[in-house]
Amino acid sequence: MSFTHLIQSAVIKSLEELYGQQFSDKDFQINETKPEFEGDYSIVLFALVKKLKLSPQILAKNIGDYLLQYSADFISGYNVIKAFLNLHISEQTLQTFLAKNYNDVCFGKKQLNHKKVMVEYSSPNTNKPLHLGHLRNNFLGWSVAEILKANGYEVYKSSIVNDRGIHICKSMIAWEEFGNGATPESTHTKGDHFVGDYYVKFNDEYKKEIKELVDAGTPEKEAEKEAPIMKKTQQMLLDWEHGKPGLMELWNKMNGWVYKGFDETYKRIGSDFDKTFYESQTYILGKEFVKKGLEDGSFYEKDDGSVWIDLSDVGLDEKLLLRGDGTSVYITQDIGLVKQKFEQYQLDESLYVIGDEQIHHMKVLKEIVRKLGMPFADNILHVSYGMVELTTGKMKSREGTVVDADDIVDEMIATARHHTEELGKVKDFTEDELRELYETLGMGAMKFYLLRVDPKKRMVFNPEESIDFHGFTGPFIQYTYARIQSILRKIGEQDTNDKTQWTKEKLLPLERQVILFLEKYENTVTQAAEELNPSVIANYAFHLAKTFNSFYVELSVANAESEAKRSLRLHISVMTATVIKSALQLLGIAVPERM
RNA sequence: GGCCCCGUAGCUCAGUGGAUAGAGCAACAGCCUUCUAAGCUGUGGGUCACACGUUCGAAUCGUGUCGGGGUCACCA
Repeated sequence: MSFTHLIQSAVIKSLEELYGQQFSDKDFQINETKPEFEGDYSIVLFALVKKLKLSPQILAKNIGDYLLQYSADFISGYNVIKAFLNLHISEQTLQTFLAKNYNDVCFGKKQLNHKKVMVEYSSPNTNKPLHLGHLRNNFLGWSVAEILKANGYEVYKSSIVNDRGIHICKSMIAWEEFGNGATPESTHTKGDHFVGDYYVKFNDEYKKEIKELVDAGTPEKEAEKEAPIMKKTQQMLLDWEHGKPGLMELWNKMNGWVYKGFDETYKRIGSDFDKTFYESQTYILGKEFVKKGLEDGSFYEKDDGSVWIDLSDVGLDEKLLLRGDGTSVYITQDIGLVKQKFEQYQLDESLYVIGDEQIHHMKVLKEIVRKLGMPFADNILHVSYGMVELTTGKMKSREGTVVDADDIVDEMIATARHHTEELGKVKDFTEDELRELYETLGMGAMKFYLLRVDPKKRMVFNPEESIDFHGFTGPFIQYTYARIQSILRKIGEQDTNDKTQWTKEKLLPLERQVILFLEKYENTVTQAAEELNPSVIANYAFHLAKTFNSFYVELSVANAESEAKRSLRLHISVMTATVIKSALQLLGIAVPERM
């Protein structure tokens, strides 16, 4: 039970004893006491004052006295300002908390709750390499999954690879037309970049053809449809769905190149999946559902053979599910996959980490699922996040104005190297240790930068300014951890087992502050899971590191005036390191032993 | 136009019903014989977009306005 919970129940009990009335946690608020007032936690009494028709002073005094009498081991004092009852947590409570948890690597983690959740994230298209926006998705999805695990869920990470569709055909057409048999190997290009280049080439060519047609007098709308290269692409999609020989080999070959490139990137950024689905398989399932829906009247067919669903009764439009030529669209495969996921994995919830430009799409998917009579429509959750934009505007892969994921990761690692060399603290590191350190710091900076912001807000990235390594950053937190490891190396851990001495020491304000902060970690992990929001953890980790650094400078272990004090500070340090490590782990950020 | 999201210090962001609204960056002033200065301490910097309402109390809740973005595709 957390401190706030303990206070809650103690106050409820005191009210019951004093006034013979039942109250709940909603009848009063417990806040952390602001630094300018004395105390640790404050009870806001306005609502109670109203209900009980007592003056705040009297009410506060009554509750305060009661707590002092019956919860003396936990509450050691109180004061009243206006209608705020400020409580002091007893030293004994703080020290017992520290003694109990300082070495618990599972601190903050909850027991299994026997609920199964799938987190679908990443879900790349196989026609272009990953960019900065995908990184936000990958980090967010991975982190949400880990946060849920820490809260007792059984989690499956999954990805649906969009390996079919008109966009893939565009790359294939361009490669056939302009590739002259080139391969990633022959051009020394990473596979996903290689294929992505042909996607850009397609769009260049497409634009050229449209312009030619428009110049010859064709209206623009028509030109977009009639451009020869687009016609070829549409034919190719049709041929693909019919499994045309030769075409499948080309498709497999090009996808193979892309997967190889993706694997490299995933390995580097730490994305992993328990299950990978392929759209080329799920779209068939989707088509079957469409057929079924057509038979039972949920869907209807138009004159050209296209299949639609009418969602106007739930405030949405009609939606195309299958094209007139029988080929499937984006949502078709989603319909196929929903049921498979829930049934195969016995899921309680299915999360989709997808950008907020697809909020509408997910809403439509949910309604379709409901209309098809599947029972789990309400257990589909969209974890949406805002776009990452550049100072120069939006990233457009078709126009090649993107911050490439591989490039930015390289850049971050190079920056980490630059900073480290400038500081010159790592002269005794081996080559391998240095490489690992740069990787840890570079990825730490990158991940923290993308996770520290509330996911639902869009964020602007300025490619001119490299990501900072000072202040509210991953490396600052990593640095704090490395400092603590340094203490342990120097002073040794021999006295970390002796709690008997230091539990008698009086706590100084900074010591209290750090311990109280550490105690908040469990609640933070819960909150992050409820909100599906890793930035809650990121902000916590930063403030913990910040609080600890003040403590570190002011109250050094080396300068402790007694053995017991030294031991106490060592224990606080050890627990801080444990919590930092476990918080950063939830963000996918590793921690260096030295830096 | 309908629906959805956002608007807090020069910049990037916390804070979502409580006390005098907080961090980081940038600026300025201090602090390295000491367990790591990727750090610490201090100073300056605010009409919480605006208006009205609900409330003992509003950055936080409601309504409206303005500004930015998204979406309403036989693109994915």
